[in-house]
Amino acid sequence: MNISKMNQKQLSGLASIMKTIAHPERLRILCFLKEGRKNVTELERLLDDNQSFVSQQLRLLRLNGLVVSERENGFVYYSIEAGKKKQIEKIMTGLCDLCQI
Amino acid sequence: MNISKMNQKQLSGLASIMKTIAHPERLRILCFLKEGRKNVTELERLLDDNQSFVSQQLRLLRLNGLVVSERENGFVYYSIEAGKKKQIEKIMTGLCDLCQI
DNA sequence: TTATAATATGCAAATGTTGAAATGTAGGCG
DNA sequence: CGCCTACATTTCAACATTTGCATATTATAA
Repeated sequence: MNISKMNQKQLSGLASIMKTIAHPERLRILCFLKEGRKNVTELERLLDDNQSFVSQQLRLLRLNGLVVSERENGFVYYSIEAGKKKQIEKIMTGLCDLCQI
Repeated sequence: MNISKMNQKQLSGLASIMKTIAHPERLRILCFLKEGRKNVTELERLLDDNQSFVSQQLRLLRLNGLVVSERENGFVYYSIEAGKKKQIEKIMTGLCDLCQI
């Protein structure tokens, strides 16, 4: 699919996904989730952010279809949506490459 | 460079670049510029947006270091910043891949 | 049932983004 | 110089995002 052939709605969808990724803490979250699933408490510790904040960012990531969650013995584990892992990693490494210039 | 090792400032920089890309019309502009440099009037026509609007978006892209401009016989031509072309294309194709799921 | 740990949500103030309209500027030409 | 074309900037009101704090929910255990 070529961006120049997309309609307004498709473009907005793309931009919306991109916006979701374009946030310092959400970038970090995705980066940690790349390594494997994590529950909220683990992320809270890894990121050194408060619980509510982490939960809210996870919610946005989930609403935009970037991550999924599953409950398991008391914890809710988040992971990058399986079918989107490669693409998200591609975007993130592209982004990193952009930076070290 | 790994995102999880970045400091706050570097992360904000990354997010800022990303946010600049995360906009429907700016995505389209980048998409057209991928094919080669274009002047404002050409973009105005390609995008079917008004001059002021196109100029504003180009300004943001320029301020964030994604494109450069050069004046040539009356026109100002914009192109994707040479050293960042590959990375930006990588991000954009990653984004496109994400979409058609 | 109550208590507790883990997670989610509602709210609100601060801050940022968007885009249209008006206006400003820069350079070429006569 | 004045005029024109091409482009840039400012302004501002509507709208969206951000994030802390308080509170709610959801299991599970005692």
